[in-house]
Amino acid sequence: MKILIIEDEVMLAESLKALLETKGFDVETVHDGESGEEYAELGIYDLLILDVMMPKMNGYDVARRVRENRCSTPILMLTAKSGIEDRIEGLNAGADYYLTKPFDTRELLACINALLRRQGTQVNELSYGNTILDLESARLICGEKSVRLSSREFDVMRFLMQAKENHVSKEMLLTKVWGYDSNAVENHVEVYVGFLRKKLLSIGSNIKIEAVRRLGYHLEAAENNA
Amino acid sequence: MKILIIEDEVMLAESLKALLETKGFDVETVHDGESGEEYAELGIYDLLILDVMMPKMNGYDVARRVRENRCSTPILMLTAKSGIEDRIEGLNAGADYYLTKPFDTRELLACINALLRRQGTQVNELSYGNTILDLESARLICGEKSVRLSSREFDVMRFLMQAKENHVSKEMLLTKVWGYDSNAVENHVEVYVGFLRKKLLSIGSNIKIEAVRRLGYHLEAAENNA
DNA sequence: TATGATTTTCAGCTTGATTTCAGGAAAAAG
DNA sequence: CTTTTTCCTGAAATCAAGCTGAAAATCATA
Repeated sequence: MKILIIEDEVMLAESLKALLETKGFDVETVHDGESGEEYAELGIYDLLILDVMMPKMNGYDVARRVRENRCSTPILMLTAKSGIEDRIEGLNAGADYYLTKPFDTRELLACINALLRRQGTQVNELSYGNTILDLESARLICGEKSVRLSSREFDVMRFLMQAKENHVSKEMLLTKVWGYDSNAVENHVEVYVGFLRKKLLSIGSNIKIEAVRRLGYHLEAAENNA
Repeated sequence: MKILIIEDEVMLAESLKALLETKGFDVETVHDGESGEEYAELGIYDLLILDVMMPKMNGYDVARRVRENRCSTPILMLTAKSGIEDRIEGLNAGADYYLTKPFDTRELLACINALLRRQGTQVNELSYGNTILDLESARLICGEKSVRLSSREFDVMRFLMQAKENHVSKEMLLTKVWGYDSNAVENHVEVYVGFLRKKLLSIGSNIKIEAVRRLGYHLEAAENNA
């Protein structure tokens, strides 16, 4: 999920970027209106976050130009101007939402989700290392490649990805995945970890499922060295 | 352009209606949450204007229910509550924009335009891949060829086309198409998917209805290769 | 009511998912 | 170094989800 931040206050831009990256977004920043327009029109972003007061070209003009060039990426306009006239100008210029600074970060995130939801691009995944587990389609994704997981494989992988580098015991997996009263044995877990390792390898993931004797399993992202 | 206003203060609802009608919109009003949901789910509106504080069911719940029922009409939430928590709840419930009363009518109009602009034009058909589902005539159309769908076939196809590549579970289809209390079983869905596949094939559609074990079905547009 | 269309039922089939098992490899204990 | 424990793995067996064709039941409409 790619987001472009167009904001001349570098500090604010960077802290926003950091915030959004913790939520799993892929964020880029630019610091003036002109290059903002240029980047935006690449059409590769799922959302633009646009400040109004900027050198070279203000946010309203950027929005207008972007829309004139038939680029329909959703725009979240961000500004200190809270007057009604400004809000109207922003919306008429082509923005989809208008937030005034200072804003609550949770409100910002809710807006972003609303805009992305409307676009049809939902955020519904876990990630670790260079790999994503799509919770909707039960797929492991790494770059271009992906594999489907069976339902048991998926359940096991989900627990591991939620725990990240914390270890998950086989007993835990047996009760959570196979169920409290199933007669599954530890070898089931071992077999499924084997399946998962094979699939991770097949898509070029850098995730390793490490076994720690007596404690269970945990994930580790391998260094990417040539 | 049809707009539904869900607002319990009758005076406000009517004056809003008058305002919007002067701008050429076709407006209807209802005055409580329950009937609001009912009307909204007819799917004939281009925009919902939704008050939060209402008898029977509040605006958040209406939004949630409407979204749960796969109705994607844009929602403009209108309320006296100006707290950030409220805004967040509104957006997370499925609203697309949140305006606090009192609001400037020009701002309201700007919002409405922004939402409708994003929505694009009227849809009385759904399309996926090289194929169109005409919602009026219940026909699948692909180039010159087309077939009529029976009413059950149509309902199933509509859900699949709305979900596109996202999964639709058999259970979901059973409750939404056959009804909550029907005694239909999963094999019904399987049989109907079979019918649809045959019809898709007969008109040369490139849509595949893929089954994914335990998750349900989803669409996929086949590569067009010679 | 008769006719054709639609929907439901059902049994057997195909294929993918899960379990079982036996033997090998690696770490820990003695 | 040897034994014990734990983990890994490939192959075979079993199980269950989803598919299909045909027939029966139901519905809609002339």
